[in-house]
Amino acid sequence: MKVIVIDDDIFVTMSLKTILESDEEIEVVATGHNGEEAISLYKQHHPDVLLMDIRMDVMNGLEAAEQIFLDDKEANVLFLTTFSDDEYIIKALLLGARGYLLKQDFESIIPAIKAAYSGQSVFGGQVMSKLPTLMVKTESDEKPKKIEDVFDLTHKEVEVMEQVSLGLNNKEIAAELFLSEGTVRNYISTILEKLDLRDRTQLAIFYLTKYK
Amino acid sequence: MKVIVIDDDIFVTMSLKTILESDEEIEVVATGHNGEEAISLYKQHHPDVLLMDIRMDVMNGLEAAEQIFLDDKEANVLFLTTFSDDEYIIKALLLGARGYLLKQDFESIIPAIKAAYSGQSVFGGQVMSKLPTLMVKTESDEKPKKIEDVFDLTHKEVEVMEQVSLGLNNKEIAAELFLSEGTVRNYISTILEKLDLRDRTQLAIFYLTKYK
DNA sequence: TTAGGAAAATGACAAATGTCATATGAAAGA
DNA sequence: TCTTTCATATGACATTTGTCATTTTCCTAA
Repeated sequence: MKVIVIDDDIFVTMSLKTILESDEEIEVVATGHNGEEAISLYKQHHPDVLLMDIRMDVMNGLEAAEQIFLDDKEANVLFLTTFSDDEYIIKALLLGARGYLLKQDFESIIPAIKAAYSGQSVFGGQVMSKLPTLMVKTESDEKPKKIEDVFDLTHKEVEVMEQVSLGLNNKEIAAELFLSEGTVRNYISTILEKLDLRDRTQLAIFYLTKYK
Repeated sequence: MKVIVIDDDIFVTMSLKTILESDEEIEVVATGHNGEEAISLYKQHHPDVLLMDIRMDVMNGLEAAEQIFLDDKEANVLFLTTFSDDEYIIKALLLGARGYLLKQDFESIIPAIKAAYSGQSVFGGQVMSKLPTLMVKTESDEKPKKIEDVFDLTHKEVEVMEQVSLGLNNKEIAAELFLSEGTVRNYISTILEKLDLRDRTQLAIFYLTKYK
């Protein structure tokens, strides 16, 4: 089984190489220290498994993986990270990574690599248990586009709309944004016209379902 | 490493036992054929890994796992299934399963078990790549509880609330549900009181964010 | 059989909402 | 410089909304 190891820290790559080669089935055919090296080494060796850090200078692991997947859809990429950086987990998954391992778990790296080699996906420690919550968060953070760009709303209009979508009435919004109640009404009136809606309830529904 | 294997089909448990024990580190301490056996065998042996089918008579794998996790939070439960039944994947994950393997991948079961034993989570074949879409789907149609049960709303009240959350005004709701406008108002009035909200906009927001 | 709880309705009223015309000052563009 | 747009504001107005008291009709469980 041919493996390539990529990590910023030369000490890490060295240690990993030693550990991995203590297993007779594994051969570390190359090591590298940034994303660009990862890409060229991958093309050169086409290893069975690519073990790669996420945070690196020059080019980070995620970008490198993206390139590599363009070249080889079936690549077995395992990410190796110090902490379970929440933001990266989802991205790694979506890219099609075979795994997301924690550097702490030294002994578990070999079984993980073997599982990945046999086509399984592997996730270290607590990573998996975080997934449900993470999924929800990132999915919902992804607004298709900024509403103000799509419908050409001014900054203030957007602010007012957000307050409406929190369930405030005009008086409360006025207090919240330091405006007169009449002004708030006017804003809402123009927002409704721009979005082709009838009343604040429709506005709140629209905003919540399309832009939240 | 002590392993217990649970599967409806005696042929499967036998084959697995043979395959697994070809690896010198693994010892199959027991086999069982339904969820209830799984629970009692687990309590008896406290194995390092429990390999279990999902679909079984008497008690299915998910229910059994739930019980087992109550007893031992750290249990390494690997599900074994014929097809990657979408509905089960999420449930298995939420329960805290260590893995979700496909029976087809015979050779990959051993590395998977070893990875699970070392604390990793393992997912067979295409299971992982399905996850992002599955998450979105199930998260969104999993209402925590029926709102009418939580807040003691009548059937009609629920209907009215749904119409409000679609953005209809009272006249439209009345037409839609064959009621008089006044009746609709009354309904809304009582709904608001029951849910401790002030107006229809808050009602729509509440319904959309908590029950949709 | 009777009491009680939906479901449905009406009328009256106050408050909130949305529209419109109009106005001013500031900033940005032509 | 002139014009437009934005942010802000007011007053008047019609409409919608929410509340309350009260009534009728069914249906069901005691």
